[in-house]
Amino acid sequence: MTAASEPARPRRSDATRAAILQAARDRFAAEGYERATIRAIAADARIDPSMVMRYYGNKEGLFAAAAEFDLRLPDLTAVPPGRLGEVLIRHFLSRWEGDETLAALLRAASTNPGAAERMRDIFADQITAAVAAFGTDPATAAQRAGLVAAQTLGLAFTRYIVQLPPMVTMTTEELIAWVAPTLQRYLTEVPEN
Amino acid sequence: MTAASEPARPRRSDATRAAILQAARDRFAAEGYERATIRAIAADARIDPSMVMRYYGNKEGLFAAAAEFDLRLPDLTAVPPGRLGEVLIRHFLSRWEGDETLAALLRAASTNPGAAERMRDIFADQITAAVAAFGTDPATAAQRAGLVAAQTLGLAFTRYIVQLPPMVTMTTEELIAWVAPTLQRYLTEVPEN
DNA sequence: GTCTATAATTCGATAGAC
DNA sequence: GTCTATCGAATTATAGAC
Repeated sequence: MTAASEPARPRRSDATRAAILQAARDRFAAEGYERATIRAIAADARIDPSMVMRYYGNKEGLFAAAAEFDLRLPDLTAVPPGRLGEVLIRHFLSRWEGDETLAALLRAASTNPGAAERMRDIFADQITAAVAAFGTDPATAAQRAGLVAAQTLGLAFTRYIVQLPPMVTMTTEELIAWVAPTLQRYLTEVPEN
Repeated sequence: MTAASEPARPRRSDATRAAILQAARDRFAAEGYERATIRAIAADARIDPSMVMRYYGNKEGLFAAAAEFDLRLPDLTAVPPGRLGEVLIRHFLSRWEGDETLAALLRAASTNPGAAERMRDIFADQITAAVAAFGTDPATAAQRAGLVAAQTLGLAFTRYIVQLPPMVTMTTEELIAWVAPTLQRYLTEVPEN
C-alpha cells in the first residue's frame, strides 16, 4: 500500500484532472448544470468523456469538484467600522470578477438542488460567521448576513447572468459607491421595527 | 375566413389551453426550463403531449406563453416621495407571493437565453419607465432602475430559489423594514461620486 | 380535436480491449 | 491510464389514423 499519504508525488494525471475541472467550470458557468454535458466538457479538455467518469464518478461529482468556492472573506474585525460596507462589496467584486466559479454556482443553483445547497452553505455559513465575528447584535446576525447575501447575489445575478444593461455598464467604482452604503446599513444599523 | 377577429366567441379549447399554461408555469417554476418536460406538463394538465405542440409549436413557444408577466407597477408619481421605497418593495412582495410566474422566469433566465432576454425587458423597461416617470435625475435613471432590480431580484433569488434560511424565515414586514430604505436611497438620493 | 406510434437525437453511464 | 463501442433511457418533434 503506497497510497493515501503521498501529497508530495504529483500524479501524472493531475494535469488532466485540472484541465477537466477548468473546462467544467467554463461549461457550467456558461450553460448551467443541465445543458453542460460531460461530452462537451471532455471535448474542451481534449480528453475522452470516459475519463471524466473515471475521475469524478458521475456528473454530480464533477460539479461538486468544479464548484468548490471560498469567498475568502477578510477579517472584518480589522476593518474601520465605518468602512465595512465598502470593504465588503469591493472584496466581493474583486473576488469573482475573473473567477467564473461563482457564475457556475449561480446558474446551477437555479435548477440543481445540490448546487442550491452548496450556495446556501457558502453564503449562509461564511457570511454569517464573518458578520457574527465582529459582533453587531447577535440576535439579528443571521438576518444581516442573509440581507448582505441577497444584495450581493442580486448584483451578481443581474450583472453576470441576466446582464441587465445598466448593471453591466456600470464600473466597479460606481457599483461600490451605490452598494457600499446598503451593505453598511445591513451590517451595522439597528432595525427600525 | 371566419378567423382573426372574433374575440367574443370562446373556443372550446380555451380551457385546455389554460390548463396547459398553468401546468407549464408550475413545472417551469419548480424545475427550470431544461428539466421541465413537455411530457410532464401535459400529464399535469391531463392531456396528450402532442396537444402542447399543436397549441404552442415548440417548447420555447410554450415558455413564452407561460412566462407572460407584468409587474403592474403603481404610478410612482402618486406616492408620497418619502415612502417610495416602502411602496415599491411592498408592491413587489405582494405581486409575486402567490404568482409562480416570477419564479419560473428567475429559474429559466439562468440557463435559457430567451428567458434572460424577457427578464431584461420586464425589469429594464418597466422599472426604468416607472423610475424615469417621477423624475429624479434623468442621467442616472437607468442606473437607479438597475439597482432596484438588483436588490429586488436578489431578494427573490435568495428567498424563493436558493432559499437561504434567514431570507425564508423573515416575515414580509421584516423584509420591508430592511429593504425599503435601500430602494428609497436608490430612487431618490444623489450618488456620492 | 385528440390520440398512437415513432422518428431522430442526445445524454449519462458501463464494459472491456489495449 | 486511455480509448472504442455501445447500452438504455429520455427527450423534442413529426406523421398520420380516427
